[in-house]
Amino acid sequence: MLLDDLNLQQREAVKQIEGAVMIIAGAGSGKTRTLTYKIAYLLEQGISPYNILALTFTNKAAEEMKERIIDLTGNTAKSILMGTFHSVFARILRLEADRLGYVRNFTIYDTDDSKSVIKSIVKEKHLDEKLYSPSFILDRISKAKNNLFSSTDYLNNTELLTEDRMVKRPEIANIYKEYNFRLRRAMAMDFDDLLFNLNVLLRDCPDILDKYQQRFKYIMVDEYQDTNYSQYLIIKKLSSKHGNICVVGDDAQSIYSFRGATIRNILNFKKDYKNATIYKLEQNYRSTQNIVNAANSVIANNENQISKEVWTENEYGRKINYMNLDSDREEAFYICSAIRQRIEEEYAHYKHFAVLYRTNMQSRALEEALRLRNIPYRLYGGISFYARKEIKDILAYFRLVSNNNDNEAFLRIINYPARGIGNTTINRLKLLAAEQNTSLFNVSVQLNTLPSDINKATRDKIVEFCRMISSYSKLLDTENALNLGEEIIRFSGIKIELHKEETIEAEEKINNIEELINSLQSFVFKDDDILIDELTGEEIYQQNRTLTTFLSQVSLMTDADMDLEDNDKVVLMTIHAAKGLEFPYVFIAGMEENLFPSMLSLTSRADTEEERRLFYVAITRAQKELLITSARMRFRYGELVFSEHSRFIDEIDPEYLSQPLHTKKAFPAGNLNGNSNSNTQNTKKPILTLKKKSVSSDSKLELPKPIGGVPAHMLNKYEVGQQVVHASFGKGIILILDGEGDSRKAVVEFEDKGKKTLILRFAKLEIL
DNA sequence: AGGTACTTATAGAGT
DNA sequence: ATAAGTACCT
Repeated sequence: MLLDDLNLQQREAVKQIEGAVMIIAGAGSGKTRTLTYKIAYLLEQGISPYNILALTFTNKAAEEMKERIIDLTGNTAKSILMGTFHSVFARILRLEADRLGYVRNFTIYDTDDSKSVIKSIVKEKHLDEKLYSPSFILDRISKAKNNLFSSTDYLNNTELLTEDRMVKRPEIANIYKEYNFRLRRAMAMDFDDLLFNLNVLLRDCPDILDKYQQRFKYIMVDEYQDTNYSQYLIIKKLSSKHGNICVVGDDAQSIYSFRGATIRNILNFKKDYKNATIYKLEQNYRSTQNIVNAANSVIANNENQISKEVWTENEYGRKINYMNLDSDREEAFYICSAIRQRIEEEYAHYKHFAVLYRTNMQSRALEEALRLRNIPYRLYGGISFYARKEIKDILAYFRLVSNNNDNEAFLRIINYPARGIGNTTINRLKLLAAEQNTSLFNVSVQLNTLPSDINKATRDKIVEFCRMISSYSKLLDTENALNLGEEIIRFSGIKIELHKEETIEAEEKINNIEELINSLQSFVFKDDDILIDELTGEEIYQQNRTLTTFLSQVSLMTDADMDLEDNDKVVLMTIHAAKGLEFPYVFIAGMEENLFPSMLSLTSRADTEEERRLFYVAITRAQKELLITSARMRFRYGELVFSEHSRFIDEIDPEYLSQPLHTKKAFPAGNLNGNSNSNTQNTKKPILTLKKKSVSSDSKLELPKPIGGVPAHMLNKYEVGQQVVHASFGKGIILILDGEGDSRKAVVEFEDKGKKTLILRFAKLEIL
């Protein structure tokens, strides 16, 4: 019996399937479990999977939840429409695109595309490029869209206009208008448009609203605390017919207000939905009592919250270990030692550890230390796979084939690899496109019939390029994503171009492209079963495995959707990325004022509260043990910055800390409890000098030799083709050698682990 | 048109 | 520290 697996509160929340329900779920209280069982329960009650819509925060969460539901109730669950707001709504928008004057193949612009559009608008309007920085403008436009202000609304809104004038950027409204115009001309939507345009669709097309209201009799929303107004309104409209809506969230874990999420959605739920029932899940199954209590003591400092008491029956557990170290390097080494010690003494595995931090840039020092200590790790965030240049290049080819009007894709690849179409030509094309009010591709195909200053030879090259792209476009609906994709990659010549470089980096890029081909393959061939389109209910086989669908999926993919793999590796990620995850051992690094809480958050009470919630999220990721570190000085943008420890440390009730605060002296790195000796190198050593310019060869000599490091002159003994042995990767053959001195690298093909790029100084390769 | 050398902006979380 | 943009040379 399904309900037997749940506690009392969870069961009550699951059983109430009619009406509006809000589940306030404390950290670790089995939120996902409750949601999963609720959907399974709906199916068990005979409700059709077609009538269920479930919106989650990541695609991966949706996938996992679906799998679990299939386990519980069988294959019918496959037809439940489940995914992130953006991916589900993108699918609906594609189906109904014509009603909005879009084509089905519209492109989804990522942040880079958006910024580049803004940049060219600012340039053409001859505005001050420093004042009108793309990120500032985009942020402003994004906030407007998330609150459903169209560019016309914006232009008529005195409040917004005044705000812009106050910050000396009165032209934002006009940029917004032009930006939207250009996106539409390119048949593109940005992330916010996916939500905005669905609102427009539901507002202007009563038949469509009715259709989806009929269809979605039961709506579930996960992570409700992180929804914005635009999302809120969609849910509200869709649910207003049947009124069966269930939202799950935790106001204490709301951490996305910077991208428009508003905690009001949770706080006002009762007002918005009459007769709403609210359930609270307060028993934590994840963490020790000490961790739960410490987290409670921190979040108590926030004024705005729904009262709840998270408690646990788990063991009391260890106190939180807080360590203030001299530098970011020492912090990283301390973390490494602590990991090593726990692995040796407590039989922990690498994958049981997560190192969390506030900003992506902090990963660098940590990575370096982990590599030096031969601790395997996996980095999340930063440059994700799909954001890599070579991948974006290939995807731009796909995009242009899929949507000829995609100007950003056109600009990216028209002369990459170089085919003799330079800046002058591109500017002339832009001019023509503006005159004809159409896309760059459209003027390019008919270039020979238009008057232009472009010479014949160049014209021919452009026309030929477009002819090829067009010929691929014709195959979009008939060829699957893999066949077409591989063909386009061959046509692009990017792999040949990279091959010519003959560097390790280029080889790596080629590998990444192969990886992309793999993902095309698994996209096309995944799941041998009959596939059911959750949206239309159609049974489909290979039909929808097109390149366009692949692109849509890829552009909405995030790091959180990548598999954590079964690999035994320490995980490095930002706290934002750690939302919803849990680890036996958690480190929170960089607990310093102006870093966490971030300097930018200290101006308003609301922002500081959000930072505190972020800290709360970080603490509550830990199951067994929590370790917090800070550094007195660290490098930020190439300069040395000194900091005090974070105010949030002082907010933890000292009762839950293993040692009194204000430890002025740094402890040796291996010293976990402040009282034992250690054999690790971490005696006083010179920190890099203050002046950034002075990090010359002299001061480099001052640095301690890395453990396992080999003097540079010893690195010349390696040769391509040699058999070598690596401590953790085993046997392999050297394929490529590159670089000089300390940065000399080798690409080695290992028997079991495949190709790896190794820094020879650290890798300790033995020649066989 | 394409490549290299120098300058400058940018470092807050991410769909 | 680094990526991206610009100026200048071939």
